[in-house]
Order: sequence, then structure tokens, then C-alpha cells
Amino acid sequence: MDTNRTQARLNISAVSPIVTLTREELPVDTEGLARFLVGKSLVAETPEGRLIGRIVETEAYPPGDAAGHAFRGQTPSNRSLFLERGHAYVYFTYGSAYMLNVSSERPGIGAGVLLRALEPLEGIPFMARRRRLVRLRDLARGPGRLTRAFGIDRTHDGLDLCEGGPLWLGSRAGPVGVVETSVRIGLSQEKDRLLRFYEQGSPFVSGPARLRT
DNA sequence: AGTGCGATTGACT
DNA sequence: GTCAATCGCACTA
Repeated sequence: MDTNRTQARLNISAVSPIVTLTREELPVDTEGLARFLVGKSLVAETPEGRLIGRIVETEAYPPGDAAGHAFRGQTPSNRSLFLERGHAYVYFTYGSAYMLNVSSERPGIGAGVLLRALEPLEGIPFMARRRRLVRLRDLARGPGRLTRAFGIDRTHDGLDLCEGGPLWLGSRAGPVGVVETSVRIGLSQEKDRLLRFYEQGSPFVSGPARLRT
């Protein structure tokens, strides 16, 4: 028996193929995009290697939303939210956390989808090295944690996530669980709108327990 | 130029 | 469960 050949086959089956999401596949409306992205993948091409995480939690910040960063109009720091859908908007907050959004809607409309949690799939040792803790469950559970694990910062702001560059959105074969809805986390305005989407029962989802089942 | 405040996290009781 | 650290940005003067 050819051990190498067997090993290669096993590796291929262990990591199912991943393809780039095209812009045409992305729903134009923010809420639809937020729901659509649950179960898709985020891929980062880093110097150490490829990182893949399965998106298990998102939040929509649609046009006109008082809680959205685009609400008071376009500024130098939020301009990426106004790009055509599928571009990265990276924001820095609380003096410590970067957050990754996918721009939505038509060009010139300020709106986006916040990626809040990933299920680590590939490159886990590299993610663990960037984070200080070891528990797999906590590697990318939270918007600031996932950018930390993936090495995402303001240099990624404005990147086209449908181009297959250093950061891109992908789709893999495999089942997607039930997508549940809830209020968004950590807001002082528009806090009653059901614009958070997550995979029901996933241990990789963030937030208080009552917002995870 | 000064001020207030987060789409959070990690440490601690 | 509670709580403080931390800093870029928008806003006021």
C-alpha cells in the first residue's frame, strides 16, 4: 500500500475544497447578506499560511440604522462602508479591538455586516499563536478575537473580499445548522431590532448564553 | 486643543 | 456575575 498516496487522499478529504464567493452571489440588502454569510468561510492568506474560519455569527447594520457607523455620513475612517458590497471595513474600538465588517448595499450607501464569530477550521496553530489562550472554542469567539486570531487590522480596510487577495470570503460544502435571530450585542441605540444571525447551538458563537440557543 | 465615548476583552469576585 | 483598561474619532470651542 502506498502510504504517501493514502495520506494525500486523507488530507484532501479532511479539508473540503473552498471556492471564492463572487460578488454576484452576495445578497444586495444588508439583512439578507448577514443571514447569507452564516455558514460561509473567511480566509486569510498570511505569511505563515492559510487561515480558514467558518462564519457562525453576524450582525446587520442596514442603511439609516442609528447604531451603524455610517449613520452620520461618510468620513475618512468609515468610507469603506460606502463601497460596493463585499469590501472590508475594519474599525478599531475600545483601544484594543479591531472589528471586521463586510460592506453591503449599492455603492455610495453606507451599510455593512459585522462578523462576530468564527469556527476555526484551518491554520489553528497560527491562530492560537496570535491569541494568548489555548481553548479552541475561544480562538475566534467575538468580533475582536476573530480579527486578532486572523491578524486583521486597519491595513485590511477597503480590501475587496471577492478578489481572492490576502483576505477573502469563501464557500465550502457542508451542512449549515439552523440560523437563529436575536437582538444585536452591546448597543445603546436600536437595541430591539432582530439583526443578529447565528448558528443555533454552535459552541463558537459569542454573547450571553440566552442569546446563543 | 479638550472632551466623551464606544459594534470589547480579559482579569477577577 | 462585575469592572477597568485603552485610544482613535467625532464633536464642541
